[in-house]
Amino acid sequence: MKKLLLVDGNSMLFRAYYATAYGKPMTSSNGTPTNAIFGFASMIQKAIDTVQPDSILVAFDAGKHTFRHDLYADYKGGRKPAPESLVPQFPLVRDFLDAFHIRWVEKADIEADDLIGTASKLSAEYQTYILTSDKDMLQLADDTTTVLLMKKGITDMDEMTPEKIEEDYGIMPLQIIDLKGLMGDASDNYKGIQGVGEKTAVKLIHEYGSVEAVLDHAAEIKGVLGKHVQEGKENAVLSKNLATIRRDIPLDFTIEECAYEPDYVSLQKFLLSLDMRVLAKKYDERLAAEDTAAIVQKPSRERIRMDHVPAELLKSESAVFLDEDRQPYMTAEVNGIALSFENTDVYISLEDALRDASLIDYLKNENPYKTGYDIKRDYHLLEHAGMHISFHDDAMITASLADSTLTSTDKIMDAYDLHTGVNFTEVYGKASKATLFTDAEKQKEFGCQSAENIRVLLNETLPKIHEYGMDDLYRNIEMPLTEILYRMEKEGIICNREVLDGIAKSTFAKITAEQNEIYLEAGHEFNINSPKQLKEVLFDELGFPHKKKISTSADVLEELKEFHPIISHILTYRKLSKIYSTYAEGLKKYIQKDGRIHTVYNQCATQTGRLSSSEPNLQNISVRDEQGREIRKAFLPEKGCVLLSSDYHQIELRMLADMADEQGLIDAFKDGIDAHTKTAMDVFGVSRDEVTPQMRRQAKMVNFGVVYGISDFGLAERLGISRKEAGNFIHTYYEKYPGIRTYMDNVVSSCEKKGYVTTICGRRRDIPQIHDKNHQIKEFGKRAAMNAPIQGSAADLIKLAMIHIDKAMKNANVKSRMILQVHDELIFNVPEDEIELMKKLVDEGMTHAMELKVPLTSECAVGSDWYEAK
DNA sequence: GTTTTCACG
DNA sequence: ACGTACGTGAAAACC
Repeated sequence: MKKLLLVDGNSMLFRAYYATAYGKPMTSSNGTPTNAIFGFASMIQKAIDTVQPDSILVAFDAGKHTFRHDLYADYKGGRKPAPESLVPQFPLVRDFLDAFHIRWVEKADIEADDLIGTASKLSAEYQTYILTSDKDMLQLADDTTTVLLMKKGITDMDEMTPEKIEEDYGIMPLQIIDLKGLMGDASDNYKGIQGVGEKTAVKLIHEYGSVEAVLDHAAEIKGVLGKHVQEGKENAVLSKNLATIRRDIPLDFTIEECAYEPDYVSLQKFLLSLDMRVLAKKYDERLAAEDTAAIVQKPSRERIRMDHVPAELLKSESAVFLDEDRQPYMTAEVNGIALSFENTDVYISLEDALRDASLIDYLKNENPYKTGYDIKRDYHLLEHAGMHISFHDDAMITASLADSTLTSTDKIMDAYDLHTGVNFTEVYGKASKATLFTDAEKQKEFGCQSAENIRVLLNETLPKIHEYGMDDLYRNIEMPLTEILYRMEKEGIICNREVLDGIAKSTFAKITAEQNEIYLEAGHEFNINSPKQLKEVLFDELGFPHKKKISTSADVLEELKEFHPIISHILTYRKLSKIYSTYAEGLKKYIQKDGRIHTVYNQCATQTGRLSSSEPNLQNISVRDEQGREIRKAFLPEKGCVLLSSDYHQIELRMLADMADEQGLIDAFKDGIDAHTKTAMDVFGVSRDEVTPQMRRQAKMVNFGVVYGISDFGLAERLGISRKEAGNFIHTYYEKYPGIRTYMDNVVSSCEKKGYVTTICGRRRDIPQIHDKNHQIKEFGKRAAMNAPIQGSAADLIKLAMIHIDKAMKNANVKSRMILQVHDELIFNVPEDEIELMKKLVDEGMTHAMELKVPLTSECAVGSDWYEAK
């Protein structure tokens, strides 16, 4: 159906004027104000982009450069005339439209809304959109007419259909007239009935249906209201008449004559004549787009919107894109499905898809193969939609396995130059839901192009998986894991709001106390959360010493503690603020209706192969700090169940011992000696009993350093010793563990040669920085090269463990559920009668996920909340 | 949108 | 001679 855009010129121009009147004055070089033109242009362009009209007509109140309803000047009361700087813009906006080649109309003694009312019923062949900021216009809404009601600002509008109007106001579009009749309209200065506002008016309309009916039954209405109705009869009838838009004005042109054929060249010329350079420049892109569209017009694939997918197509493989509203994970809904086949793309609305039995079968069956992108999200979406798709491949995973630097959809699409032409916002605006407002053509293009991108992406990346020897990793680890993560996300974890409330309350009180102390010590109030202000207070006003770089981070502050009591107050304030805003308050936002938090596990967000968790991140809930740890008391098992947590011991060091084949370290693990104590013995040259807690602490730092890609400077910093002393530590360490040194040297040189490193399961991390000519970046590359195989292999290990445990749980047919993963730790919801079984099963799964040269050990804990289960 | 800080492994 | 530990996500300030 063709589309017609009708613009209420006066109402829009006023809105445009006031929306832009408060910035710096906008004028041409000769002083003509242009702000309203700028606003008007933005608004109308936005409407054009959203509606994509075939014809446009702008209506003005004839010759009257003042508010509408001038005809009824008697009723206008104290209405102010148009502001001085708007007046010269009335003729200007008409020139603007002429330059744009957009038709406009005005007629003596006729108002713009009557012209629009008439134009809107001129042709039945058009879907009509009315752009206005006047609510009276809502009376024109019907099946083929939608009112685009401007909200605050210059680009936000509401799409008012009869349904939406009924939803918002509780009445039908035509009853808007009765509403206005009863309540009047202060801004248009007609009175209505005294004491009747929107609420009462809606009530009366519900009861009687119209102004006339209300007046007929005036005698029945009791009390003060009845009296007011009796007295206001005349006003009500008059107001209703004033609010009624006429639809019978003779017009001497047709809609076809209003065809929208923009002339950007003359428009730019006009804008430049008013020195509106920025706006003129915006049309460069449109001109260029027009040119390229005309010239390149690449022979596009067949893209069809259909309500039934023919059987012929359903014999072959496809890439599937779910066109959805991009709401948060658990609430998102599907609008339609796009399928990209070898030569054809199709788009089908969800509604039609659900009626298409052969399509449903096609999607459900394993064959032919279907490819998705982020299929874990698709599983959630389809669950809500009551559908299932059996995917064979996930192009998001193949893409990020093939190139580990591609840790987001943006990066992936950029890397393969896959774009959608039409973007999501253009299709759906801000609403994101499919409505009448949605442009079906754009929606189809967007969906089909997205599906095609998925198909292309898989074709580009799957061969690389094979070439790089990652088939096993992809098929037997990542793909099965996706399904497990989906179930973990769906299951969620119970989170008790009251516990968080309690912590928030008590923490807030403590924060206030700390804040007062800090203000007292500083001598004045300031925003402690602002590093900028805090720096001023500490280093300028209080004169604390600082190194080259001025930082207020905890480690720097820790050094200053002895100088002034304010420091520990700040540290406490910071700690409490973190607990308050990120955890106590922050987590509450994520508790869903089912009383649970459903985190999202991202399988492709890290360069090392670890998972990440978001919305919210449940992998960084406080544990080291006792007060922060209390947060874990809010996380609960189901009734009759406990939380079981199991974590690996020193998994990364064990992985390192295995991969470096360092006998000294392997023996230590085999003998069950504490790794940090062992390192302390070797580095300090003492016997086991002589290792002091201090020495063990330092040795622990050394071990961390080794895993992170050690440097003497970094170690010195952390241990608070000189760089030389740290260097000696490292030297001694390497002497005692020559295997580690050889291994690290090999990893770095191999990375320099190949540009990547790999894990125990063949996962590849690309490290382009290793070839950077910038020394700093290159050094970073080296450290990353040393760390990635260790961190990545540990990630491989726990992923395998998850798969083994999931399988074992299925075999044992337990009611227990795996619910969280925190890098080296798994958490389960376990019915009390399954505790012993699960302890065994989980321990077995974790410690035998791989056979290494060192034993793997894990520790189980059980509790009635996450705090206890640790 | 970027920076700083801090929570976790 | 260069500035440093590896990998994440969220909140608040600031631009």
